[in-house]
Amino acid sequence: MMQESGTETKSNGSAIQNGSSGGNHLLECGSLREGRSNGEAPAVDVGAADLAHVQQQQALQVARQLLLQQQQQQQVSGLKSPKRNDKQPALQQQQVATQQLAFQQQLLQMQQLQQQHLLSLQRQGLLTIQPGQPALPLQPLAQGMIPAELQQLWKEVTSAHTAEETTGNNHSSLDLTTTCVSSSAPSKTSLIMNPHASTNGQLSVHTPKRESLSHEEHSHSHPLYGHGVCKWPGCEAVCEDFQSFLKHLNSEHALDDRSTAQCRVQMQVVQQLELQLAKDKERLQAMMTHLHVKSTEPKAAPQPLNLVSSVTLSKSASEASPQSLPHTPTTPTAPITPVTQGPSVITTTSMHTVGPIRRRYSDKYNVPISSADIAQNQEFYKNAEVRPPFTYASLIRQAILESPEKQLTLNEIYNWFTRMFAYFRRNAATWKNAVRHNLSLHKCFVRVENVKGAVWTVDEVEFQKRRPQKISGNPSLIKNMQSSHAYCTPLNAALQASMAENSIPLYTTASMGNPTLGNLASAIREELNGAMEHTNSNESDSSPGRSPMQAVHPVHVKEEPLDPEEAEGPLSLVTTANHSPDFDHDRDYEDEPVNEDME
DNA sequence: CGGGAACTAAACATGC
DNA sequence: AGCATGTTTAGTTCCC
Repeated sequence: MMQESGTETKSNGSAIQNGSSGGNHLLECGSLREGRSNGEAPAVDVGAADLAHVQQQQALQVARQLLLQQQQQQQVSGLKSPKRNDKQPALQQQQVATQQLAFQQQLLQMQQLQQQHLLSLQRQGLLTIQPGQPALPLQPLAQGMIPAELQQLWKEVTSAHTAEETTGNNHSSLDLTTTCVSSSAPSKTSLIMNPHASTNGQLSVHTPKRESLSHEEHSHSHPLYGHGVCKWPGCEAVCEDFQSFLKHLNSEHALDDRSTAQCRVQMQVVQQLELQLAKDKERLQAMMTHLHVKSTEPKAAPQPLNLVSSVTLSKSASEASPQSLPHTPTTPTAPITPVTQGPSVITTTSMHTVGPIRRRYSDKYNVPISSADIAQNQEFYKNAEVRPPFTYASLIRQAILESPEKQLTLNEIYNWFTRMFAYFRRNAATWKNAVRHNLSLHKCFVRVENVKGAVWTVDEVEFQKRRPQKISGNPSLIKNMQSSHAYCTPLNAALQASMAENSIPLYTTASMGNPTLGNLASAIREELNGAMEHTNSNESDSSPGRSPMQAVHPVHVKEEPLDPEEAEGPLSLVTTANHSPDFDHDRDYEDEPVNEDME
């Protein structure tokens, strides 16, 4: 009995788990897509967009190569393809073709690397591609660029052809332009990281956005020209105006051995940066994995920690290592990371509102979540040992209201807890005691003698009496929510901007279905609006909606470690009424005396 | 700073 | 006696 708690808490002492393997990847930065109204897995979009972008760029490269080949065929009689130029008497053409081939090979290698990276991310679950998924904000943009880019490509080719005719500098600008542009194309990230990735071509097909710009606009955004200086690596020649820059570019950085070598070097730089990026991403992933729960964790393994429930284990364990929870070791925007990954809030699809969320740490960092994320959240809390952000009372009430008879025995309440929340599959003595304590303490829980024993019901009137304190009509709570909103918005905006700029694939987890940041943002607005409405309207729980508080979700953007003493992650409610039938397999937890009389 | 709420821990009672 | 259930108290933390 009482020892139960002791043994449990102590056995869970070593809670922090360094999980680099496996499981669910909570790491995600969120998607830009907002307003997702369906319940599909929210994951992925940007990743898909990125991959799509890569594919588009590859297609473009192929197109370029085709055009090039055509051009070469026109220009060099007998030169069927770059690979067949060995017998050409024109040495220069040979060189050109060889260089082009080399470039193309390098480009292909880079693209393969990038693809491998993307695929690996995909395999890891960091990036999920959903075929047929509606276009995301970025995607339509990129896709829309295709014709424009092809057009631009055609212009490149033709203009290069013209230039060649006039200057006799043959393929130089053409080849380099196409190849280098292609090289930078697969990932805008590389472009951003390496603005020199483009070439000495006059046309800088830099980003889709820029591609859509007029030629003149291109000129002023040439990646190799800025602040009156040629930005060709190692050059820094001063150019009065853009025209002189172009002149300089074509004269000083035409296709020759030096430029070719420099371009190769630059490509390697890009490669290195991309590798570094991949490494950093991997590191970030490991960090997030470490800080978050992995649902695939073996039961016998020590309880994993996450930012949310990190300190939930037990008092003794927490006290033993008060600062056990690492900070979110990231950049200024870092607080987001946990946010996006953190368990999203669970709202309810069922008609019951969850009620007040837990206070303590949660409120401060709570952000509401959209009801569209329910399914994912439910799965999330079922698998992840994250403490839900709602109070015991709310959870108990939810359990009871979800039951067909609106009444449950204590043991059935226990079962509901363990069934719905992985978190409650541990430390049974603690939370069961808390459940009993709450049942007895709160007047809203009424014990009713039944034929088969005592059951617990909910006195809604009593329960509602408690709620106004929580949020309804409470300006401060609204204020909190707004502040949460305000907190998230800039982050989201920053992320969005960053992603829009860089097209950085975001980590998402399809398996867990965590809401993305974009979803979070939209959810925030949605729920905030709902909260306002809720506040304005006379609150009655008869409304199938949720209370604002319920909607509030903890975005665990804690900048400081959770107080281990608290050891309390948020409780939240998974309120989709459907009980997963596959739950039995994970019911033998520790001392979990779960009866088999599940409802 | 005080009050209220929530949580944890624990003691105790009761019935099977 | 052991266990599940139920009640109550105490201490702590957080928020308002």
